[in-house]
Amino acid sequence: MASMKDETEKVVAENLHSFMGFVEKNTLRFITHLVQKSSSVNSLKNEVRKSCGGIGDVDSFCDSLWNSLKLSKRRLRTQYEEDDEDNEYYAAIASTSKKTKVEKKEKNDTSESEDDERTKDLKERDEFAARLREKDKQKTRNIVENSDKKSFEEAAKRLKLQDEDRKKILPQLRIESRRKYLEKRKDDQLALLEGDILDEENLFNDTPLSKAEQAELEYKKTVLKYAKDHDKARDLEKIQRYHIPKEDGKPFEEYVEVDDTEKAPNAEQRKWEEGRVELAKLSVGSKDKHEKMGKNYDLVLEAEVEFVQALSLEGQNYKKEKEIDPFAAKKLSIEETRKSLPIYPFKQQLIDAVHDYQVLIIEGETGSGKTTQIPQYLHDAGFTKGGKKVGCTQPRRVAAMSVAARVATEMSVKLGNEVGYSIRFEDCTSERTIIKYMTDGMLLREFLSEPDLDSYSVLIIDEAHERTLHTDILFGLVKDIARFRPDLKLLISSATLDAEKFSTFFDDAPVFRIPGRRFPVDIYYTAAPEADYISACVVTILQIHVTQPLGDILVFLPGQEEIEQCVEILQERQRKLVSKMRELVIRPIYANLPTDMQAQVFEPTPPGARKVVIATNIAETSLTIDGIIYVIDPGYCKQNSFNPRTGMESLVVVPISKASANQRSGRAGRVAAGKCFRLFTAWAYQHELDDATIPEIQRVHMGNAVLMLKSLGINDILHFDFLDPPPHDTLVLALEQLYALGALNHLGELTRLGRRMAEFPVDPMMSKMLIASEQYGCSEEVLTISAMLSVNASVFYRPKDKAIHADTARRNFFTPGGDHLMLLKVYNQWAECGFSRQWCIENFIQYRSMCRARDVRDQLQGLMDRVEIELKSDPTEIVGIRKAITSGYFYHVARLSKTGGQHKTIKSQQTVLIHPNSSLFEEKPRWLLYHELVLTTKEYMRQIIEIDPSWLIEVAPHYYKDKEIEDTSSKKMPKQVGKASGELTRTYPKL
DNA sequence: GAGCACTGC
Repeated sequence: MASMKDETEKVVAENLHSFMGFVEKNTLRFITHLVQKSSSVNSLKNEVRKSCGGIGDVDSFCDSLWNSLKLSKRRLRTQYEEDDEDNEYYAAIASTSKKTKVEKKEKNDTSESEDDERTKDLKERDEFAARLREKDKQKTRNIVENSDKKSFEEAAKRLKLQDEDRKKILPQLRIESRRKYLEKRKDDQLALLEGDILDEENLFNDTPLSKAEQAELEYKKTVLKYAKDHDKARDLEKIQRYHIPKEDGKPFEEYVEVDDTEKAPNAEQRKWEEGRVELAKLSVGSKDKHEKMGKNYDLVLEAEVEFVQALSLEGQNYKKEKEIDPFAAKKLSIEETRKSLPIYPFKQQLIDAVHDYQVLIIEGETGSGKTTQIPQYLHDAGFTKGGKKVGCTQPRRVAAMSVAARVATEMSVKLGNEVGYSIRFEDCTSERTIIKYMTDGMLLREFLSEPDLDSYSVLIIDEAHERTLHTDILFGLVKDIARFRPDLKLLISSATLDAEKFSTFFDDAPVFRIPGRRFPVDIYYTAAPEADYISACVVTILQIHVTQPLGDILVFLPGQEEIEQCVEILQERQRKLVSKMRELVIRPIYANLPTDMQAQVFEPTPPGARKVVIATNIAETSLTIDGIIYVIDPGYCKQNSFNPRTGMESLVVVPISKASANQRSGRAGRVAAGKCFRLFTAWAYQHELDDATIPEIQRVHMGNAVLMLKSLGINDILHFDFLDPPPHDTLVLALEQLYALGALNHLGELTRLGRRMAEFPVDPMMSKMLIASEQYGCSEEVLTISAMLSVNASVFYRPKDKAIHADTARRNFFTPGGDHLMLLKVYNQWAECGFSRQWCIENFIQYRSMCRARDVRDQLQGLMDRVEIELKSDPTEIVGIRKAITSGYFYHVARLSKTGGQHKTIKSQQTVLIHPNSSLFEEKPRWLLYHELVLTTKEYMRQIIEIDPSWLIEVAPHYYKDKEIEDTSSKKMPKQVGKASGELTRTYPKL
């Protein structure tokens, strides 16, 4: 058996020969010496260049030499391991770390050295973890030192100011909004008039008009003429009259260049969130919404949906609530408000129950006050003595912030001192904090630095019924630590449906019921199924509008496209019927809508009019719109699901669950008794809808979650105590990927690389790419690319009416190499323009997304420093950047098939298409790497770069056999090495 | 030649 040294010399000789055409003995020795001295391909290049500069293409020589060495090293190793390789492979996947490695028949230096390396790697991993802990301690100290001085004071001041301001702005806000509304209405009416005239002239010019009709037409023309003259006069004479901004004059005029405060980190996001919080607090509604309709309209609806009332959702506690008027509620003192909450009478009972039981399930409707009150009760009962904290998790950032602010006010302390919150990009707590609100993902991250959560005496997992990925993982972890920390109390708070399930999971924990506060909602079903839910929605809206008393309508549609369509139809119908019915204010809302248009949803409805809000699921939980009396629910939503076999995500329209349908109808009963119109039959509700939505954990890729669990020391992932276990295939795929990326070794143990990867809150492939970027000297660039990829394809804004402009603007960013480099270019240009908002608008780029990308980038940059990766930048290194990407995403490669001009993935041979938005759509490169695979109308690859197949062998020789890339002529791979490595099967990558 | 439902770290 050849020794390592002989083997090395042999490989060097081969490469030298193919490089120079001959082998000189001294050179051979010298290069072999350099190889043994070098720790990476880059250092080898440096050495070679230093010693024998000018001998030709040093880079490609070294690259190919290094590859051959890696391959031959592996070949040596596999010779001993082939027998039990498969067993080991699966052992690693199942991560039964107890299983001992099968004894080698022949113990020898290579396998021993591998064992040594493993021990060394594990040792280094643990040392690394220790260093991280030390850093964390240091960080806490720093926070403690700086905390009081700056941010908390400011935050508290800010909130106090807002509180005072709110009282002042309210009347102004109303006037302002009324004024805006009138301005817009004038424009609308004019357009309408113009349209009418045109219609009548063009459409009916062959039918003679009656006298009355002719007179009306003439009248309309006169009115229009006056209106136009008026505008013209104002323009000409420059008389400052009532000014109305023009629709198509200077569209960008109103946008202002960012000032310095805006450039500060988080500014845009913070403002947006503050806006949301503010809106959530304000309860502005139309005062006279209960006014009955004065007259009967002689409108005959073209079509009608027939509804039958089936049941009504009972209201709770609503009779004794007199303060329907939100302004009356404001007058109550904080103390009175607290006492009026449904939870108040149960205070003592609850405290007793927490004393008696370790785990308690709280079942309570929204509006019972559980989120704000329970932590305070526990504080009163002494659970925060001895510096211990009460922690409360929320699924959403805005909720964590606003609830913390509310509780701070109730306890009259500064936000960030005794009461604080912690969310990504923002930690508003101090060493004094005893009640801490946080997002569930944040608590999960805390597990990494404090696995026993020793600083908490009580943990409340709120909104558990929402079953987010993070809460589901928390359940298992929290159940686990509760076993060896009997002093830790757990409260799981959930809506009615799931309480029993949680109770069973937590070893039959008692359920504590708290009544909510809600108005009754009548529920109507259609008599027969509706074929086209969009037109059924439109008809129902109009039906409600003409037959029902005033009150706003909320419509749930699955996505942006449906919403736009519905709005369009509705506007058209309204135009036709405008003289025959009351005014209808149409307001769409979905997450990708620009912020200012989102805010319009919250504007109070003008007196006598009716607002109809057409929303996605965003209105189901994330935001609450006041004044909604009617809900229209077609019963569909878009849902993401991940197929582990194909690695493909799909976003498809599916029927909602019963739980979700009830949640939606509940939206009608928040301010007064309401009605919910379901556009499906009662039978369908009973028999066709699932009880609950499939929890997220069973629908998503688990890569990051598994890595996190691994780094918490949970080795047996497949048997982890999940409330609902994710599909077996999903877990196996995640483990397989982590193994291939080098985050786990062949025994399923976390490696040093894996420990580093776990620090990043991104997909493992991306964290690998980030870490690998160091050796290609382009970590700055890869950092930017990662951040841009994280903002979820919402960078480019493409309004329907300016689609062509938007496309041209996008085309300007096209870069050779592919989409990742295009994203880099976008970010860099934006940064060069001083992160300007104006620049974004001109280039049809979403400012909000870019700001998010900047925040993500800052965070990742901090983490790079934390895991001891040097930041280097080389913008010219286009190949290096793509190689770095490849070393993370070598799983995601497709190549053009020989027949038919379509791409197929390398491993599973699926046909996949380049997304038409890609910059490489027309080029169709032979080899390409994709960021993600999504099934929409077809199987598309999104975010693509072109790669050279030889890179695959370079970055992932353990994963790719040479056979798989053989049909391309690879310049960099000498043939003999190719043959040798063709024998390779999977082995553990050395990193 | 298509279309990103919503969160979160």
